[in-house]
Amino acid sequence: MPTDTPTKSDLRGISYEFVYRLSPQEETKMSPLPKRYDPQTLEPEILDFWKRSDMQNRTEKLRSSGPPWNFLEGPPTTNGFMHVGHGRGRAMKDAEIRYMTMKGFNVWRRAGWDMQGLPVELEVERKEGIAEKRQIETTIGLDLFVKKCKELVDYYLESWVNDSKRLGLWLDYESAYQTRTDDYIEHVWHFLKLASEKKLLGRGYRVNPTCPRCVTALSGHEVSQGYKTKVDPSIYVKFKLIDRQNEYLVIWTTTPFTLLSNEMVSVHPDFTYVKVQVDDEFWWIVENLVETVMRKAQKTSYQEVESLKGSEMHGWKYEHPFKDEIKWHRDHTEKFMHAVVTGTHVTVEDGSGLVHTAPGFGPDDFEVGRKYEVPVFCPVTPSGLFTKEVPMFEGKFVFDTNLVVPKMLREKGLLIFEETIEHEYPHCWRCDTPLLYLADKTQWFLKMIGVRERLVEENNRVEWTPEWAGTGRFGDWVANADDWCISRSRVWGSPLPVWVCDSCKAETVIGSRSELKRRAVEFPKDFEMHRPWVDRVVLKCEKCGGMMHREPFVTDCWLDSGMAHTAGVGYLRSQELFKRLFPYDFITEAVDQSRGWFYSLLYTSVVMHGTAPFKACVSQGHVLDEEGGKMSKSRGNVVWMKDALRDVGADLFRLYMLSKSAPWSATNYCQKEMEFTKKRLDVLWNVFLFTETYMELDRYRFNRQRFVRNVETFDLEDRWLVSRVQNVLKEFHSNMKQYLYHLAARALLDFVTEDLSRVYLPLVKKRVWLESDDPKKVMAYDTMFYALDVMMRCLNVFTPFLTEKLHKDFFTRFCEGLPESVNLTDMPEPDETFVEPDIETTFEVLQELRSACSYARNKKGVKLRHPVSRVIVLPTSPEVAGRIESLKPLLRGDLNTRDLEVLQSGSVPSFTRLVVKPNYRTLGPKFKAMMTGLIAALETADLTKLRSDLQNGQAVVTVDGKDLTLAPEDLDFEESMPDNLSFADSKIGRVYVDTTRTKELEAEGLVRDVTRRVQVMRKEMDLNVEQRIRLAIMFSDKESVELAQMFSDYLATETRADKMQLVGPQGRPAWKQFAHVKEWDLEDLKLKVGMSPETETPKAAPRKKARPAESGRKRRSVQSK
RNA sequence: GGGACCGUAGCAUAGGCUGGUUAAUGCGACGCUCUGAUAAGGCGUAGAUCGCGCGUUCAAAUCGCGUCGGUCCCA
Repeated sequence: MPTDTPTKSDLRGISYEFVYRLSPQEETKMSPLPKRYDPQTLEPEILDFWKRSDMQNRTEKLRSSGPPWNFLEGPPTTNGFMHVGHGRGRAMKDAEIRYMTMKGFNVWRRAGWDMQGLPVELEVERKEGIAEKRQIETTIGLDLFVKKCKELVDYYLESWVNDSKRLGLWLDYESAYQTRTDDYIEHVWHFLKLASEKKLLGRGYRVNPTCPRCVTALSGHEVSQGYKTKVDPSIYVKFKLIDRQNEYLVIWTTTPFTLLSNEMVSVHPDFTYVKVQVDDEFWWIVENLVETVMRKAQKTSYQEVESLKGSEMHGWKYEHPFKDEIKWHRDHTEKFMHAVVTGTHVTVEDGSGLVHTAPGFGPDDFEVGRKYEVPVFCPVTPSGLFTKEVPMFEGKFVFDTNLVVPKMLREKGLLIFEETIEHEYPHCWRCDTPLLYLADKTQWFLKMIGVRERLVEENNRVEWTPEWAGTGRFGDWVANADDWCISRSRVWGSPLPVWVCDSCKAETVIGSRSELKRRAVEFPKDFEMHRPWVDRVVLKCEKCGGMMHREPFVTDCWLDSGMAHTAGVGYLRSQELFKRLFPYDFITEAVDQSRGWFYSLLYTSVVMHGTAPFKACVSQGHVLDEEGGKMSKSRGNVVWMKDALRDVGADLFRLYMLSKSAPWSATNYCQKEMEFTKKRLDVLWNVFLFTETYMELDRYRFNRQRFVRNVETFDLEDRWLVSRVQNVLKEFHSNMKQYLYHLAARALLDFVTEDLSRVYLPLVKKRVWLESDDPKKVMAYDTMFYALDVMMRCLNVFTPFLTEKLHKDFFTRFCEGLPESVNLTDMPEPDETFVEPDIETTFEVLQELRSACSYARNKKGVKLRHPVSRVIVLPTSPEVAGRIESLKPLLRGDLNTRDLEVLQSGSVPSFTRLVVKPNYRTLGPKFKAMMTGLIAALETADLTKLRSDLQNGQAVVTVDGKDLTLAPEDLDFEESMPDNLSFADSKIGRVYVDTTRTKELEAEGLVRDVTRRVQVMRKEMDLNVEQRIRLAIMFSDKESVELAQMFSDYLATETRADKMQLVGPQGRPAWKQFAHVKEWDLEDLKLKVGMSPETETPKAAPRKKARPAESGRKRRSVQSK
């Protein structure tokens, strides 16, 4: 009798001891793991455990002597709450940190908070009912305003820390750096003084969108909120060319007042411009727009007389239309002043293809002016009033002159055409006033000149993920970046440390508090490094002895966060920490930080320390809403982290976010999809419940040495699983190393749900059901424990709550000497000695065979529960054949077949019959009269040989002594087989299932059907796995009773029935005496089943004593008969 | 206006760098089935003109150009 159960002596004397350690009280406590995976009760429990056991500190302490790995936290702005986009990034940070910690690194993980800036001020203004900035001082005053700002960021800070902790992000919150502290700001000052000494800090022009009513410059974000339709004049104007007879440039504008500071006309270098004769004048217009302009000018007869590329017009000089009225335009003689210049920003969408350019009134224009070194002329106050530089309009509001200017041009004979248009124009989001773009020369800049090359070089040394984020996107931008305007006319920020002398205008940059104190005429007692206190400090001018006052700016808050590499570790107090950490190993933030934090870090660090401050950077994609739309407060589609944590918990959120897509991909947030992630974790949980049930029953203990020593003697499926573990580990580590969290997570989940739950567990079920202390069972437990332990340590980077719970309530129960937390364990590394590629290949064959067999059964409607007499495999190769042979013991049970035949690969099974179908259409013309003989010959021919000959090109058939040559298209072959066979094709070959029914097969099938029903009833009664029962079964026909009797042992064993009564339709069991009675329909058979638990069986008796040691084997013999 | 990335069954993702039978996987739907861990699992069926257009090529989801849509950055 074949058996796959070796005796103990097969195991070379290895002894497997069960360890009895539980007290009688503990024995009754069966399953400490809840029946369902419920993150919402599990996670608070673990949070509490971490807190009580001071676990984060203990993990840090454990690794304190490990090699350093330093993470630099990009400080979130403590303004507003954490949303799921932040949550995704923070989940990545924690995954990385946990991973490196468990790898043994001493991880630097200080938290940080960005606490200053415009958004904070705007929210305080809104809350305090302050309509615009100038009112701050007249209403609550700067002191109180700043106090309110502090209160607001403190409020948000608390929620950020809470949400971060709830998410499981283990940063060092106690020592977090805050950009609003004096210590931090002092680093910003230190840097600015250094930059000033390197000639990188200086004043410059900037064209700001300005609200003339609020008298304030607006940020780009504010501008984009306020686009509205506006009606404006649209005028076409002639500029007379110098040195050309009667030739004019035709330009177009919708803001006539800007003509007063026109300096240049831009043309596109590649466009074609034509000279058009109109009456006795010649007008230059871009080729494509000639017709449009002429139609508007109502010129019907005109002629194109010359054409050339825009680049050829470069340098042509023209006469400014208001030269006589405005002195400025007469005084300057720069090369490109009042000249044609080329620029690629020119379009032919509207206008004339020649663009009026006024550097004082537009960002594009400003750039052009800078490029051609034409000075900025901006004769307008921040309130939008002309200055005395334009005498005729002095004191007039610019928009009011929009109608006057065309009139003057008409008088000069320079106006071609005038109309009005509606277009989108930016307005102040607060007061709806149309904005002005105004050049402002009081701003402060950090310059690119002299550092640009170093920035590019240093950026190239950073390991970017994905690569294009650093090279294409960020690299290109750095290479072309403009000077960085760092001054802001605001209140709540780091004060710009520049003092200017009232009398001699000398400027000085202060680098520290002590320097300030030293030079102060008077230093206030309640000093802090914020406005308004810092504004009150007056210095004495070293040049002339005059009084110096501070420039009233604060700095761009990107400068604050950009200094985190230095200010975040208290560099000025002591450089020791800095030297240990810098440059940092890793940063990660969302992609919008390219121009923000990534840049400000790089710039400040390169200037101050000469190198990039981070070695690796992962640029994250954004989180979008369900439809892929941007999340924004105005749309109301923002998902707040607090809500997500409440609804799904931290683990699901983390795992979903990190496994769904690559870190750099934009990701749609869809709560419904998280149910699928939940399902996978449910499977994982169930694997633990299964394992726990039997390990507990057997009082199993894992022993690592025993496992390692003996694993090579384990069953095929055990060694397969252990081998798979190694490969999954390799995949996991390789992906983590490349920051491919999504692939790392999927590898783990796939292993658990596919390899473990779907393949391995069904294979070992029979073994764990054995009621003896069979070594086979311990092998299975060892294998499961090992695989789960390894996988859960890896999974800890994604779902730290779940894995901690399992560690606490599963692993430590079944293994002595484990540390208290999974976070105190080491990240497992693959062990090559456990890898068995051969077994893995064999298991792929197993999978294929299973699928094919299921399909073949399915086609004939034969349930897997019903045994079949034989399965026959025609393998594709001898190698596959060998593998199937090695699987035979496993497969007979798995496929539920009495016999498994493996045919020789390439052979034609004896039961299949090859049928030949002659193709008369091709054969007829060839052989004509020979046809009858040929057909007869084919009937007796060796069809197998014939077919293989034809596959090789041609075949010969002898008819009446003549050799006839046949071509492949002459014959078709079909295979036929007996009705009792069903087949399916697969990669490993063809699989036949013999569905012939015999009485014995019927009997076994019937008993298994009955068993199944009884098991359902046991479950309905919620009986313990071990519980013995009393059973009565009535069949609706006599034959079924007889059949069932054939396998009554099996039925009794499987259902744990001590007393069993099988009766026919005439039987009258005492149904009332059974606790649970139920009738069943089995196709054409009816069943009535009654059962009761056996009360007298001692409940907690050791399992192996309660049952004869042979019972398990007995059942197995049923299957292999 | 400029630049970067993305667009593949109802949904979510692979594949794309390096062009090559029938475009893969999971979820969902449907039919059958298994189960004393299972709100799980197995087998099968249906479901995709790979956003659209043009080009290169014997051959395009893949390469190029254009276009539409989404997202981000810059202006």
